Amino acid sequence: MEYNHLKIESKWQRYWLENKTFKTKKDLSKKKCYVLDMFPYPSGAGLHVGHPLGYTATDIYSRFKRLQGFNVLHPMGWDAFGLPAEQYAIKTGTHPKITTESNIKNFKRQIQMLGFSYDWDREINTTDEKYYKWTQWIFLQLYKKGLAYESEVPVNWCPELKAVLANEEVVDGKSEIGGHPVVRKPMRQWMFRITDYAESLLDGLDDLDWPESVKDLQRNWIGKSKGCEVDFKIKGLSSNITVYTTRPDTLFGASYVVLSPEHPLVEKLTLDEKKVEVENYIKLASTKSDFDRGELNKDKTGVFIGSYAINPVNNAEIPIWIADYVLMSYGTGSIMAVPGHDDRDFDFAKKFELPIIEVVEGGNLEKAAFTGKKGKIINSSNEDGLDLNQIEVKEAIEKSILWLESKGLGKRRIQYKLKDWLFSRQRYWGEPIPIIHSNDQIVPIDESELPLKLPEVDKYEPSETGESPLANISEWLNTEQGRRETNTMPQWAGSCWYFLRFIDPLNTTEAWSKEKENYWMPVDLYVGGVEHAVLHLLYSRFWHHVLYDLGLVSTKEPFKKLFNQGMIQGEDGQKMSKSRGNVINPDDVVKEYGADSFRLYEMFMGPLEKSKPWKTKGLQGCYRFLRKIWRLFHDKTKNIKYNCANKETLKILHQTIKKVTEDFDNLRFNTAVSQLMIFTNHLVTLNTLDREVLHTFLVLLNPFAPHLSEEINAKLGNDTIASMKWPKYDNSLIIATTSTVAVQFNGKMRGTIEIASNSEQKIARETVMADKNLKKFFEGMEVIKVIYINDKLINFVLKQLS
RNA sequence: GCCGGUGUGGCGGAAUUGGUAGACGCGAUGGAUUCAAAAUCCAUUUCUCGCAAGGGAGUGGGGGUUCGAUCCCCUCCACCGGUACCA
Repeated sequence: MEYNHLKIESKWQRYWLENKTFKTKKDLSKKKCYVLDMFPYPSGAGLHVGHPLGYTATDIYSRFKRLQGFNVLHPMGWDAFGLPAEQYAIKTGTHPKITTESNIKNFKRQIQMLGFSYDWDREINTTDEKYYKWTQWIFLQLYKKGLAYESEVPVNWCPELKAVLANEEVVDGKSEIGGHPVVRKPMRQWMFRITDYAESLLDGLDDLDWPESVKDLQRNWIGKSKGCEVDFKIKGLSSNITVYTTRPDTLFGASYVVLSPEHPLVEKLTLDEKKVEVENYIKLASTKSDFDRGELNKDKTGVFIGSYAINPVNNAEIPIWIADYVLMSYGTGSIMAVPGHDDRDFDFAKKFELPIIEVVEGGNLEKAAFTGKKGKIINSSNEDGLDLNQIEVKEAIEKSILWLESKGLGKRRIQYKLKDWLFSRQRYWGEPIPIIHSNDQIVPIDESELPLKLPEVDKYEPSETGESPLANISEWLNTEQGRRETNTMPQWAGSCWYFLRFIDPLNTTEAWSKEKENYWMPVDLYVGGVEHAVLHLLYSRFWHHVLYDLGLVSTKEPFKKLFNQGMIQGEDGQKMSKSRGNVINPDDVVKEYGADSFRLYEMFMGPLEKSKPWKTKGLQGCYRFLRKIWRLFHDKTKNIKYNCANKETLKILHQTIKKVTEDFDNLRFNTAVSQLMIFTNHLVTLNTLDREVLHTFLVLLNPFAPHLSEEINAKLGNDTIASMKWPKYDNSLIIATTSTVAVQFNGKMRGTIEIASNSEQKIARETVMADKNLKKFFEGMEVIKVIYINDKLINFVLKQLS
């Protein structure tokens, strides 16, 4: 009888759907396990074989945990707002809802054909008004807490897409989608004060079971630095320039001050004779995109504006420049330049022939700035009680801050790179922001009026003003109270809290029930791509921290354990892409080899977190393995009986239970597959098979190959594996009676001996002495030392007999 | 530049975290079965010297610690990812 994967797989998939086999249990007294995938954006292209890698891993883990008796929450949904459907609408006039629906249908079909055990009764869709009602509700909670505000911000305007892009959507000065040019344009925007939560977000990382690399990425993104503000008086004026520095110890080395071209004091401090030059420079800087200003153009430019600042530590008069290497968006938008100990200031000083003063020992200022933080301070004392000479940098920083504070010249400050989150998009296909503008007043709409539904429009192009298409619908736009907000939310919004809705997806009176939230949160295992290491994971953590502070959720952090699956490359080792023509379509794979082979192969390829190329030959190997199992159970020459397992079989069985259980717990699926192969290879050599052993084997195989294992299991006359218990191993059956012990002389492998397990060193030593191949190594030698590791190794350290 | 990661046979990858390097799979070679093929089964397969018995080398390179290093330390190299004038 042939292994017909198509028939078997559709049979069991139908069975699972009809019987709701994987429906989450209502029983909140059982121990729980929340296993979550990063839900996909349902694109028109459908899945390629890379997508289901993480889904397969979580499916195996979920099935494993269910068999272990956990109440498992394993849901799937759709992050369906987003630009592609909107662009398609602009091009073809097709409503994004239609596109989205059909894409979801295709995604769902593909996901279901792989036999994943999602609880489909909890499926959610971020574009569903029953869902985004609560996204809007959360927005209002954040607004009421004072975390949402309006601001006129220069944004990334893409004339081609007629849309404002977020920084992360701009790559190398061009739109990430389509590669169109992007320019700066100021526009009214909604912002979130995520910076208020910088410290909280940083702190929360420490205890998370996340890859260190992802935590580091977030730490770098938040970019905490410690330093102080220093006030520089301006010669002949009463105003001050406040700079931010992390190196107040180098104040005596400050030889000029630089303002960002956008700095508010520039106009006031520019002397008349410098006006033209300065204005030209400012104009030039403003037309440059961020990209030109930073990435490509590391050549320093700048203009002396004519005024002088006074160095507070030594009253030196130092020139004030403007230069675009100083960013208005960081610190105070102005710096004290210490060319001796900062690379950028050094370059600038060299170019414009400004003085370079050495204040930390250890470098060669002829060649480069010395930026090291180990060294003694020199040339740094004044008559006002500050003497840093011969003090180490670290201590000098502390001492100078204390001095500045005591003199009222500066104060300690912590600075973050993290900026407030631009939370509005001038687009149609997103959640409307539930706000009305009433005579310059911002009025949040009443919670009882939610959801604020996305209205139908005729045209999907943004309005003439660059506002979203919503600005064109006057009957929607104008209310008795005033004009509606036309901005919509960015795609991140829906994914910021979807894991909370999965807990209670049908609740119509609240976003989630407190009781259920308390039971299910946090997410025990969250699997997805590294590309979300910062944005999605930072934004959703931010919302969650706020919800926690509002008492709406019971845990501060939403995701206890995070795991990033690797990428699957094409057979050529390159990234899978249409243009390279190396895309493998899961539909074809499943049709030819079946979902079980597909799942098994994706897990067998290598460690889950690593990137690795797809090899059809490798897939065929897994297919062969499954067919071997199928044949094992259909081989007429083999007898299947009760109580006939031999010692060897039981030993390998229990080794396999142990290995697979431990590997599953650690998400090491590739080695679990190997172990199942080893066990299968052993079973194939037997003529008589034990029913119980076979049944246990099928339970172990089930998470990888659920269809095949259920089918064979049913043929053996057993109840469905989904109702079984995960086996436990018996260590006494694993321990061998004899051991192979490695024999080394001076650390070199020379052979092995077989002795009873747990033998004493004396026995091992005598066995080696008696071994005809090994005893010769003792000739003419003296044993100095013997290292003996029980059941593993004996090493003789020898010396020539003199 | 900075941060992070990786480097093991022809290939994907194992190795209980300091104790027999190369499990398992792919590929390859030889054989069985077949009219033939597919499928299946058996054997070999790190490199190298040797007919063999046996040697020697070997986990990116170099050095170190140790009886013993893929694993720990130092240093260099290559590739991948992130980030970038953040004061």
